Amino acid sequence: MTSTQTQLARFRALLSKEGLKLTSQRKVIADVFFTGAKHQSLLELLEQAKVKQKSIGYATVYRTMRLLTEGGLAVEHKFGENQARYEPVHDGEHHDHLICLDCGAIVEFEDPMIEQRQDRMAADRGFEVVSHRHEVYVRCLPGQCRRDAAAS
Amino acid sequence: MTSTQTQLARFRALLSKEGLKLTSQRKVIADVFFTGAKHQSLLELLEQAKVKQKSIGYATVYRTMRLLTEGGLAVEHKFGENQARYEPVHDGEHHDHLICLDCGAIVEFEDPMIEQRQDRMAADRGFEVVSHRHEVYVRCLPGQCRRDAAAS
DNA sequence: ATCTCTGCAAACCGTTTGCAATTAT
DNA sequence: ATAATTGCAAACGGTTTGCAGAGAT
Repeated sequence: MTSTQTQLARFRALLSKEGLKLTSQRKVIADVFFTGAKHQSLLELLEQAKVKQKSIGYATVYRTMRLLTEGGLAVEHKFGENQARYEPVHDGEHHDHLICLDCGAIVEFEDPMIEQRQDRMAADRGFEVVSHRHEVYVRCLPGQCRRDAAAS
Repeated sequence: MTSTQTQLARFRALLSKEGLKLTSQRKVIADVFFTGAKHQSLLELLEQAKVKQKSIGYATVYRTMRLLTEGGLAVEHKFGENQARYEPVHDGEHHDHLICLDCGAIVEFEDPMIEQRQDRMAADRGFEVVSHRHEVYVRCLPGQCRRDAAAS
């Protein structure tokens, strides 16, 4: 909750810095986004937003998520689908994902060693890293399925 | 050329195994795909195929690339675009990519250490790795741009 | 002869945008 | 008051498919 309040405050700051307005729709969408499940699609976010304010339209969710993404409060993923999913960002924090093809679980991971080797790889070839995308598609090991635990 | 002939032969085998036919269009498309630049889009492949046989349609390229992909002779990538790009596969060989945001170069890399850490990461969490996607977006270091070297 | 393949044009699906009415500042 | 915002519906862009005629075996 506290973290969510911080995110809300950041959104507010972002908006006023750009001369934009904090509408009831944006409040609802941000709330749904920051307090709800991670990695939701626009349609899922819309559905939940509509529970709180049923007049909200898809385009508003779309535009609000774009604001959040451009403002660095959300990241957009496309996990092998043709559909975007959004995840709250805390600081400049970055992590990658294991995506289970059996149960749909999405588990975060971070490995400094991997990032370090990436940097080296790039430098050796005359590049510097701007960003990366690392998705590992997995299957549950026998007897270890965490079905229904799609939370990160 | 030799490698290309091998690929052609594999395609042939793939087709006859499924009771499918080797048409002139499929021959042209496979040729363009295996001998041309890597990481081409359907439109680019179509354009080149049309040079050799101008009646070829987009849908045929699309369907042929699907055959090749499903048969394991091609892999499909989406490097941050909304458009698929295709790359010839040699054996079960796998590699990942550095994509330059400045000059468009796509450079392959492979790092057993990274793969190993991925496997460990997954195993520790009760999963086994099925596949992965690792794309590193980079920028040319000052004075080291290989513009026009988008190969490989 | 039979069953696959092709090219066209239309359907699809998620995303993106133009616009007239509405709302926050 | 004024400029931003909303919801709708239509446009987009790449992908996917139905179908009648052409082609490979």
